Amino acid sequence: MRFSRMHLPTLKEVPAEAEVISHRLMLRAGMIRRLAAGIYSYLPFGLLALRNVEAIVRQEMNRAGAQEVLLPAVQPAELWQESERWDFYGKELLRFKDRHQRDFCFGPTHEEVITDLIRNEVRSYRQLPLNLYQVQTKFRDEIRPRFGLMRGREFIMKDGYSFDVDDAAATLSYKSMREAYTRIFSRCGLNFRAVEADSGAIGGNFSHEFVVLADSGEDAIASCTECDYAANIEKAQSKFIEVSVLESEGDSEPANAVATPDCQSIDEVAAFFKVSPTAIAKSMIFETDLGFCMVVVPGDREVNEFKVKAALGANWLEIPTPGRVADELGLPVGYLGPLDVDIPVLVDRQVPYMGVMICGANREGYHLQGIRWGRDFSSGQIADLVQVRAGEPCPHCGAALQIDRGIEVGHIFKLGTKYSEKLNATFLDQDGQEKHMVMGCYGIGVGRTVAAAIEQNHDDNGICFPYAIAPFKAALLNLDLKSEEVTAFCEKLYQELLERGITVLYDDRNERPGVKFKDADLLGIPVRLTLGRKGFKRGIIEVKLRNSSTSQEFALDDLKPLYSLFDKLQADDSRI
RNA sequence: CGGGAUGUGGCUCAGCCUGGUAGAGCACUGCGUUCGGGACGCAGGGGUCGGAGGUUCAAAUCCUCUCAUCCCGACCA
Repeated sequence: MRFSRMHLPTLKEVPAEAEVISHRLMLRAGMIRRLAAGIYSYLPFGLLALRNVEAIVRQEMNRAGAQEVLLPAVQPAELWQESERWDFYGKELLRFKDRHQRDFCFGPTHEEVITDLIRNEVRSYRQLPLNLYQVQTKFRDEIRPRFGLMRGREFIMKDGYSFDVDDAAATLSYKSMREAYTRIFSRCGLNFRAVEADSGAIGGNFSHEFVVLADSGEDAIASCTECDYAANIEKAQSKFIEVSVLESEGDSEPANAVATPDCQSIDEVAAFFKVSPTAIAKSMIFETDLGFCMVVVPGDREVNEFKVKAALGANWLEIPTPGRVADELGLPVGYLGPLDVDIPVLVDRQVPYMGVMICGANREGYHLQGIRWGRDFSSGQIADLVQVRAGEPCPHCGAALQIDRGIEVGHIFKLGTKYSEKLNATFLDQDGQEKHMVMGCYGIGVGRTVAAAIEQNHDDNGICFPYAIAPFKAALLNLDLKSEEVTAFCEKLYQELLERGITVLYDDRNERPGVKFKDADLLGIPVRLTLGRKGFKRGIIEVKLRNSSTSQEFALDDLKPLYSLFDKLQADDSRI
């Protein structure tokens, strides 16, 4: 492509709307433009990167035996009502009516549609397994879209669905997708982790997220520094180490209420009693579909709401406002404690080992001192309810856990029979028995993968595209357009590179050299070829890799070494 | 939905407090010079100051409402 003819509007200044690096660079590099909050157009340069990721995704999905389909983006409400997600999915589902006042939605995901398709086609175990995928535009009406392509409302997703005869077979499908995803993200040049994750609204019973490590990521993951354990912070556990409790301490002192005016937070209470937060039992009220409950954890720990939800078996969970807690339960937030409450109490597994502790008195302005587990309170379910911290022991091997931030680019789920039961997708097995298909679903945020790649591969001057997804593999900078011999050579080289299948952005613009260098860096094209009058006279062309600080010179009369450089880059890239 | 902020040529912003002829830089058009890290000179074109209403002799500026966007939180493949 000739730069002079390409619609590639690079920006010197960062548009005010962009905060995170990938968003800024994608705007500056002329890859995307915003239409509305969370809704973006892809410009030619951005689309080339997107297509490159898609190509890798297709290759690896096909290699894993999946077949591409294209399902409708607009879906009838009936299907969603049948799966009972029409109500459950909430406001994120973009709903609308057609001219006949029939309800439709713009698909945020396609479990319903694919299951409907398959239940009408597949009757026999002989037709299974099946794995179908598509690359398509999704719409989720996110509460807060942000960070450009990172969390858009309209976005391009690869979603795939597998159908198997039983759980063992479904596990094989899942494993094969896990391998395919590992290959995909490796080929995209990303530093990522596959981590255990919560299944969320999709449902099902087992899932892994593929998280690209980046400080700007919205997700936190815990991973072991020794073994291969890694989990989303929502799901992450640590090995529990029992500590001995000093039995004598505090036994003689019965619990007593102390006036603690204006001490509502753990820090304030700790300061008041001149103790560590670890000596305070932190009590919080949660409201779920099963009713209210109280959760008690050590004062220095954060409650992990996903663990609370799992421990209760609840579908949803939220923290009620202090006003609501007062109205419904008559309890004063800030002075809560587990003694004498008439709602279920969940106790973190560490609480019984806290020894003598302080907790709220359930009375405005008072805390209780000298509280002991087993003596003053003991009711309640005991579970692991807190968020893991860096340095805690790995649940598998006991080595230290580390916490990293990252961007979720892919998520795979074992769905089991959740959707096949709801939508009655069955087949006859070998014995003539009717059975529900066992499903899995597998998503990749394609645009988000591009953004994550930029987030992970950039410097002060701009993007440093991994070779595999670079919109152009080479940038050819003609610094002396007016020199006929330089231009003639550039034209020849440009054509030769194209003939060799190397995509080139030929900068033939009537611009000063500085502009061309700046743009080449900003655009992050892996190989930069620079030819000017001086170099031409010396018979050399300058070759610089975007991710290297040094350049090398190649003889103009023998370009074989240059072509082998591209061969090598290409080979490294497809080595996975 | 709660909290914070911002809307002024294509982009980045000043002007607003203290009402009185809409500005700068970049970008764009033409001419000339320049030409290996975002050049310079001269001459140009381009703005319902997000929208509506109000106050006023007079509103980008003050008031009310509204829309949009961004950030934090809650939420979420």
